[in-house]
Amino acid sequence: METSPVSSVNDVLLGLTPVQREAAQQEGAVVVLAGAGTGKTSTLVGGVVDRIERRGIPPHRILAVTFTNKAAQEMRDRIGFALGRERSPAWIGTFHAHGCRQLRTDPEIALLRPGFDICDAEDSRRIVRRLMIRATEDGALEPVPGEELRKRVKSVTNRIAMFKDDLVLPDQALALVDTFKARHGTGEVEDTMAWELAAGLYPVYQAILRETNTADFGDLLLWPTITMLRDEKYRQDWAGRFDAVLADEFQDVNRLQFLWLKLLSRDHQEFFAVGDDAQSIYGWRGANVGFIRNFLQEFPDGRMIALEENFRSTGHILQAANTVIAGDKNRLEKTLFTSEGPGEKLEIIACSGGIEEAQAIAAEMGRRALEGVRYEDMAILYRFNFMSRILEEELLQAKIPYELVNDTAFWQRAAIKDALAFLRLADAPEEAQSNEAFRRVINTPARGIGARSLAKFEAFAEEQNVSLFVAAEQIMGKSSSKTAEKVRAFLQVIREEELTSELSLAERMRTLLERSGYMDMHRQAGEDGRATLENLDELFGLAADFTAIEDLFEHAALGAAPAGSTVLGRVKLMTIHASKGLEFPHVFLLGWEEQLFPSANGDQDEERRLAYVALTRGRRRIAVTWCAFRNGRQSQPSPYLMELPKQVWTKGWLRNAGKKRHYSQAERAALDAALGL
DNA sequence: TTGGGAGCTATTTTT
DNA sequence: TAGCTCCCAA
Repeated sequence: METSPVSSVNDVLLGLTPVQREAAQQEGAVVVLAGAGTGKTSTLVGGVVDRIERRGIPPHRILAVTFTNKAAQEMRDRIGFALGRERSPAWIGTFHAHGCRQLRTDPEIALLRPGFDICDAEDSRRIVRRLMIRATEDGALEPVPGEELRKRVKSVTNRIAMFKDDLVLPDQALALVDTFKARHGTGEVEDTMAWELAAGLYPVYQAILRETNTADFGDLLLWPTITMLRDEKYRQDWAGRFDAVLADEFQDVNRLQFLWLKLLSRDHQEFFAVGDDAQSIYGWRGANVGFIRNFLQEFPDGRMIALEENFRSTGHILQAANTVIAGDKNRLEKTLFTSEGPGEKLEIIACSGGIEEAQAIAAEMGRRALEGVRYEDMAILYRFNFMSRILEEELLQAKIPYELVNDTAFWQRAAIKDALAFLRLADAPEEAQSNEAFRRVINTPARGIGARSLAKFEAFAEEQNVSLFVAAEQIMGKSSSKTAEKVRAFLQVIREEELTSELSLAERMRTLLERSGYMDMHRQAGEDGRATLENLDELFGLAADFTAIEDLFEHAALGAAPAGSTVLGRVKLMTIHASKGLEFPHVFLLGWEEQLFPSANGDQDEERRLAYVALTRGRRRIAVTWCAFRNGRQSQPSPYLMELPKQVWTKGWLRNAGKKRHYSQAERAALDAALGL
């Protein structure tokens, strides 16, 4: 969308319904409770446009915050379309991007130096993992088998992130363990131990980040917020830059994000938030739906405006969604309605087993395609990622083109992180900042360095206070073994590359990967390797946009995946979580069974909201399937299905299901009863 | 001490 | 499918 005619503020605001417009023009603190499909983004964009055009706030004095890059980009595009690029706010971005900007301005508030790196969740886990292994070797922790260790690492890393999201500093965590146990804990022994372990490791973890000049995701907002709380001059410096603050997906903010927003809008109280508490599905990641629900307590002079007119779905779909969400007793009252007709009824299909379920869906998709429905207008949503596997098999079999949405994000792919690690290492081999990169690539491709050799490097590095790279040079320089020879060649490549740093970042990476044998490793790896090489080419292309290495790394940690993968002509497969914010004319929901959905482990209100999100993705037709048997065990339909009013659903298509399997008599009987639902 | 092959098991994941 | 761990040969 280059230079389309710029519309006037009136066009934008007149495109809104009266309620949406009222919300957009509301002054002071306001939260817009925007139900699914009620025009949330239009209202938010309207709010920005109104502030700039009608109220005369300069665009650069508006702060707009989202959770995802995608949402930020959409907002930027739509405001740009309405007002023209040059009159669009400069400060549109994710929480993390804004926090990062603040931290880059004053890195010392987090005890960091300029040019710090940002580590993602995986990097954080690697650090915690190392700490826990070291603690085990020191006898401070009892040894556990690998699988168990993996779980514990994950749980400790999550808990450290939860401390940060609650403004708990490293030296305060131990004293607050009991509070956290009471608030978030399950009461189980393992859980209690995990809190204590996390509180104990948090300061050590943070020390490593500081030593390696690295910030994790939590740090990006923690230190700016803490500093704003402690230092009024600092707060005013930042808050004084904005006359209005706007936040998207407000139901998903955690305490840290909320406080950050509040501190920035304290002076003028011009705070505009949109969100839907009924779509809060990230509680397990620290999101606190309480901030939207108790908005008026936090902003006593504020206003809450509900958008309830849905422009997406048919009447039957909305009725089903309204019924399910009514079971969440804590929600803010709100009922979606539409001026459209009731449309088709939901189809509920009982299947005998998981394979039959996938076959039935694939067959139905094929049938609809023959009726003229485009593949890209159909989507299958499931509760857990592993449920996609069986679907893929059957879709392949039925020759239905499909696309897995959100299968590992681009910047998280191993090869991409490897390539960046080579660059990080070559850029600063003598700095501790490159240690994590060294660990990552020293033995990729395999050159005979295992845990034992690495431990030697680590010990030497610590003793001599040098980087791992320098330690390796020292130790391997003396040996004449075959391994040492290989390693020396590798170290040589890194050093040589350093001398040619006038090359572009992309060329440096390409050279490093080529000379270190990394490219050849993938060239010899067949089909998978080919895909990896394509990814790397894409990376080289993307890197061309950057000249400063830290800008590239920042983009890799915080940036959006390269777009363009949205292929038309394919049905979409994704988790319900990944589907939030999207819509499809034809939606297939599978696995609606007790234990599976709602998940036995999840928060029951949150599972219910997840069901609400799933149902409100559908525009015209929704089919829900469940299995009488899954993995050889008998199962019952999800309670959500049992709650649906009779008039909104019908027993749907069930052809070619179960034809190839044999059942015992007991199974047969259970199945017959189930299929009668 | 490593590397490769076999075998196992899966929450959801905006940054 | 993938991302581990475990185990044994070199």
